[in-house]
Amino acid sequence: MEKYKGIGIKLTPQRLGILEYLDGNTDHPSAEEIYSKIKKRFPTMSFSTVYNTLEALRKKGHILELSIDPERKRYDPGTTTHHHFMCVPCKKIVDINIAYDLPIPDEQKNDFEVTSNQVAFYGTCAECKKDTSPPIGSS
Amino acid sequence: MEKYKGIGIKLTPQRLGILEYLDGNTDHPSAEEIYSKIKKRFPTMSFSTVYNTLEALRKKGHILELSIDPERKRYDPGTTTHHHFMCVPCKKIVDINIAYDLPIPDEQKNDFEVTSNQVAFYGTCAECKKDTSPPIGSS
DNA sequence: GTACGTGCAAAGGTTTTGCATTACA
DNA sequence: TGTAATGCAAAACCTTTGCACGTAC
Repeated sequence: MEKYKGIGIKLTPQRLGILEYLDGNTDHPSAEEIYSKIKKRFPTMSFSTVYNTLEALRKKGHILELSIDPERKRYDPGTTTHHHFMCVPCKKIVDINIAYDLPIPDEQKNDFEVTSNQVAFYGTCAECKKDTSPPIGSS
Repeated sequence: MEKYKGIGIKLTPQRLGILEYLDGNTDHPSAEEIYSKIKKRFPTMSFSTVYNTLEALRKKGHILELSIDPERKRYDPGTTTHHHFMCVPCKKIVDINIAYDLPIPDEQKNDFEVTSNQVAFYGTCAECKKDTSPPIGSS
């Protein structure tokens, strides 16, 4: 794939695998999920390569490291402004494509230089609502 | 302290220590920071007690578990609606006290039941801006 | 008195690191 | 060819868990 030539990192087969997997991916995978997936094509690949590549891509601004899931970091190839909803029971994260106006009142700004923002919505998705068992002891 | 009587958890000296430490605290401490602080008054106290207590308080809705710092969970005794700014270099988190209107467009709602949201701003605080060294190799 | 919290140690899961080898540019 | 990435293992780090003992209610 020549399409990744200009992204500013040294390209290896493993990195191409990761890039192709992430390209257009809206699953917000964890490092473990990326590793498992790519390992099928590169059985000798190690975790260090995954983290190394993700860190390189993050530094170049090609992917976002999400702090939405309290359990682990999740990665997002999305480049345009968007936000996220996370289903707490199944940990699925989906994009919310809307640009919010989020002004910080001057008196609270304290000379902070704000470079980015992320809105995280938490709740329950449609499938998990269906699956919900009645509370234990509700008889 | 009798003021914590009605919060719905069994009160022990260690828990009172944690409650008093968190009460009014705007530092958004990590479990480790809470542990270190309280350990000075209760030298035998263990991490399990800290996590146990934090989890009990979270379940009762008395504290928030923040997913803003990618490195570790941070805890917030704040009860009213507010958001956060995190300084990436020094990892300080400060409250942003404003209520944003964050509607999710119907066509993106997919029957999700949203129960909460958190806005995280990232950037650099005034002190860290001062401390910034010129980029390496800029000579 | 009893259910629940405590403290200790050990385990679990995620992420990072050191280093010899390999490969991109 | 030189710099940087890979792979492996081990370590570091944060968080959770099991269990015997102790304590709030």
